[in-house]
Amino acid sequence: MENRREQILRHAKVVFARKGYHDTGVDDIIARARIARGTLYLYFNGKREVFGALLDRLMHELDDAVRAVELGAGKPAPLDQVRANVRRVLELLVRDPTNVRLLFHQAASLDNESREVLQRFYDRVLGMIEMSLKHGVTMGLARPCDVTIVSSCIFGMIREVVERLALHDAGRADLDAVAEEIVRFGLHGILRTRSDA
Amino acid sequence: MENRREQILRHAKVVFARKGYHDTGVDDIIARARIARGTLYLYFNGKREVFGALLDRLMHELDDAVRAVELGAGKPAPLDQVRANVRRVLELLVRDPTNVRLLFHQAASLDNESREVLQRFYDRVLGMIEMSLKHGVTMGLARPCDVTIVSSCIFGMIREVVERLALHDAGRADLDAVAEEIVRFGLHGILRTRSDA
Amino acid sequence: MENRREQILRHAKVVFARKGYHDTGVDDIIARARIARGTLYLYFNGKREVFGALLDRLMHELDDAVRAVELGAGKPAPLDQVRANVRRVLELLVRDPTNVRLLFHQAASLDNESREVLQRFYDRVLGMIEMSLKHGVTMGLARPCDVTIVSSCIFGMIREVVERLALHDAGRADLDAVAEEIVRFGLHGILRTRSDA
Amino acid sequence: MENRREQILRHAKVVFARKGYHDTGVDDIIARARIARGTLYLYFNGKREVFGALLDRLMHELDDAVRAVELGAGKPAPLDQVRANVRRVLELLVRDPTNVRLLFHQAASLDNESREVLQRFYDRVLGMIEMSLKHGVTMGLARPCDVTIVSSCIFGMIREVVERLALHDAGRADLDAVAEEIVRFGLHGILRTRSDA
DNA sequence: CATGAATGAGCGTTCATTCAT
DNA sequence: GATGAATGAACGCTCATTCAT
Repeated sequence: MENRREQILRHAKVVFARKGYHDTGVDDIIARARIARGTLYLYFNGKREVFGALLDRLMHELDDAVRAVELGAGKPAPLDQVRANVRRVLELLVRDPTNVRLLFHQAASLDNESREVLQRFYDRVLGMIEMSLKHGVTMGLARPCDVTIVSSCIFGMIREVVERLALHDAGRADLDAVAEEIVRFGLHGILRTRSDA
Repeated sequence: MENRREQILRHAKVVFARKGYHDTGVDDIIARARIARGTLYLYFNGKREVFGALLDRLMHELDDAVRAVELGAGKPAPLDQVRANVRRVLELLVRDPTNVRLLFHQAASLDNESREVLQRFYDRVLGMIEMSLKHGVTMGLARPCDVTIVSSCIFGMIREVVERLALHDAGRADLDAVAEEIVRFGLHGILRTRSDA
Repeated sequence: MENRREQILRHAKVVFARKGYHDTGVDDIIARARIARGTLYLYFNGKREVFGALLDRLMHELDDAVRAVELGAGKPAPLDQVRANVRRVLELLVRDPTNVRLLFHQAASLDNESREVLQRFYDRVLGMIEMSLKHGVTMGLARPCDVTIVSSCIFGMIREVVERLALHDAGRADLDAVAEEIVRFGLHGILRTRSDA
Repeated sequence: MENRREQILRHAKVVFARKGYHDTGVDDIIARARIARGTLYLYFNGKREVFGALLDRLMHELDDAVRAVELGAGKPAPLDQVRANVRRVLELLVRDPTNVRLLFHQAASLDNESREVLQRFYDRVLGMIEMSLKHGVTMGLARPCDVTIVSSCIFGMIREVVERLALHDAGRADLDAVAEEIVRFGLHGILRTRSDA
């Protein structure tokens, strides 16, 4: 038999993604999970905690997917590391669009405290991007720029692609190609250069 | 005396931005607008419609700010038109962070139907970007690429910068510099080229 | 039209007295008062506050009924003042047995904070009895005794008579005679003396 | 090993006395008794029955403590019997204030049916007092009076003293002195007589 | 137009009790 | 006997909406 807590989370994720945090009643969760009202409260302190647990799990999975770019002799080329990061994030989020719904759409409904947890997570990811970018500039690979703004750009462009893919092409897109396209845009922008000729 | 409807919207915007859609009660709105409970329902069908009207207004303002890039003899250079677009969006959103809160944070709390309205708006903006991009490619200004994905990238990077600026540097940033940085990233990416040297 | 708040209190008093604090649901109160669920919360912060208001009112009525015995030229004889006090308390409580139910039976169900309010009230009444008794001893009217214990005795004997009358002879007893009997017992006890012969 | 049923009762008594009937959960009882949830239901039909059993036991103990005054050649003086009765009741209740809490405070929280059991017990005690008093009057020891009312007075004064002692002087008072004071008040009241001089 | 007292469907949560192991 | 995970009826309370004045 499956772990009860996991069972609840699995079903709750679906209804939260479908109806949103506020429009999802405890009723919806327990009906889908086929458990009694009180059972939910054996494993969670309430509806909010169920949602929080889902978000927590997702943030940990993202944590595993995003890895700081490491420079060094035995390491893969930085660009490949970047592409792999993007690829893993796409995989995690686009392959399961409920993740996107939780992360980008429903999470806004949380109380301030929970929102801060999510904010700190975003900040950490941004921090990683910013650091990598700084390294790139220092090493002469990247052009000098306002790293804060450009980091936001990078974060935002991935986020947006993930969001749209998840909602429109769920599971059908060629993620390698998408990752490549994203990375290329991040590296070269849209301007035609001599090398495109 | 000011239009009643406008008065309500003005106050509602503040409380919605401050407390979020769900945590804002009709109480909060009428208390701030100093009107009676029932009065609100003379001008709106309910709380949701008040929020919807705010979002509507904001979308119209964004519509005015974003203009399709026009190519032609008497027109400004395409790049300048792009920069001006970015500049106007930044102006509208970053100068009044409540707009950002409504658009990006609270809007997520809406029911599915209302969210679709917003989604359609985003789609239209994306469509404009996509069209401009296609033109650019056709004209040989932009490199060939998956315009759908790259449009998302462009949209997302602007969106993210707006969001972070609004929440962190509200009103203090040099918007011209920011717009320039965004456009440069969108055009050239981060990679160092011969021209940066 | 009657004051809404009073209407609620009037009906709530009946159901609280009949079913007790815990066995009375908000349902019972609003059904009897023929008001909507939410209406109750317009006038009270909740079920407990309704009960608290009832108890408060009752304590004020008792406050008015119990008056410190005053000694002095123009005053009635102390004994008559005592008898009048007993008489007024009997009147208030025995004539409306719901008062007794609230005060002696249901009040025990309250949370600690509310119970303390009631306790302080009892303490104050006891204090008045004790003070009067001390005066009596000082003046040579009453015999020397442990005033704390004897005050408790006096308080308890009145309380018990009230309780039993209210529950068994509600409204039918001759309160003057009862008051007289109580006072006589308090003054002389049960022992036969020469004067009884 | 101790009888399971007794073990449960022993622990339940403590928590009932401490937190009151309604604020005590089955959780509190089983946690303190270190038994499983279901075990409690092997020995009792439910929470109420646990409380009922405690009250039952206490009533039996009080039954043993209160003995009808017997008149006759070989018997102790009636007054000594009375004093002994009071003394035993004080001993039982004041020495273990949890008893007082159960009997006078938490018992009020019971549903009407359970309360009647307690009421019948009080009625029986009152009946014993009333009978003794009647004898006393018949024999010319006690003055003629309304025996019903005076019995209530006697019962009430003992009850009140017990209650206050239990809550304020738990275990510290000189019970012989207290019993003596109560009896003296019951016999002579508070009025100064020639014999006090 | 404006009011605000009244409404009641709906919510999240609790906890005494049950029963398969 | 003993366990404790599971149950679900029942609770107090909220708040967007209505309507008589």
